Amino acid sequence: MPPRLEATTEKWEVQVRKGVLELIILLSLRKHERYGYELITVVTGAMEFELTEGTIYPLLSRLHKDGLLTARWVEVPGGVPRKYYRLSERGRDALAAMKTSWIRLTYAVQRLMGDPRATRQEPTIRGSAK
Amino acid sequence: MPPRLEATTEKWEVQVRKGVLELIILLSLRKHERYGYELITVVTGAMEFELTEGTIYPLLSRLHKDGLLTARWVEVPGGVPRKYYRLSERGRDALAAMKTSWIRLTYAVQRLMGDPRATRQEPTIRGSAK
DNA sequence: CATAGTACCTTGCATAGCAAGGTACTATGC
DNA sequence: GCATAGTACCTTGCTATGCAAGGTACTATG
Repeated sequence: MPPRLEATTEKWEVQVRKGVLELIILLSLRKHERYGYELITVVTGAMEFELTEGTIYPLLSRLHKDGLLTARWVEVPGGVPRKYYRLSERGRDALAAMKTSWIRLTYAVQRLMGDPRATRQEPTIRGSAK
Repeated sequence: MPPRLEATTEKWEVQVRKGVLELIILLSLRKHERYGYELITVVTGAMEFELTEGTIYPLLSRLHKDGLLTARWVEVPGGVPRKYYRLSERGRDALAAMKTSWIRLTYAVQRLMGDPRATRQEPTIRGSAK
């Protein structure tokens, strides 16, 4: 028996998120530094899905390790210290590349959604093609 | 030492693809049935990335197992038989849900890309919030 | 008779979201 | 005084899935 349709769709949504989340985080850090916990509230507000700590902290660590982000600790009077992340030069380059790639992809998908015949192609009988 | 920027970006592109590919396949099967090998050429033509057999065959199997696709074997005179896949009712439902979800997501990302202040939010000093 | 094309498949690796659990501190309510 | 909830960081283990690589089998071409 196949799984519920909602389960299937939800699994798909997780996969999509997986790809886009990195872009979203870099975009969110374009203008000013932010800390992890803040990003959870910001992204959850901007997008319409939950972002949890188990997702954001490993992600930020990885982006930092890859050199896309720089980090600094900031003491908060009477509070838990925050780890602020900022886009590095390298991060800006990566973001630019991702934006281009993202736009190209969404454009192609849009074309597919709009006109199904846009990619129509006669199947070739095996062996008859050059 | 961090990896090359191209490596980082490419890894990201793989992740994004991972999510969208399922949508692309379902979209490609909207109007008529297709077989795996055909989908490779069609998708590679429509999108601008390579789609390999190691990706498409497991994916089609899964979609079939989940009940989104039906399959039938077609004998080809003087050729290797083809396994044609077609969207099921359930597949159409899933596609509709994915389209909605996809549009919402791309819209949100677009907003983020266009106006970085759209999601600006003053961080709260810990404990001072209600 | 080797090479390339069509067409199907599987195994194993790497990636990354996310649930769950952990730490530590502060503020609020009883 | 103590439980609860909020802020803020982190890790472990599970699961999903693209993709490289390898395999099968047939046909057409040089």
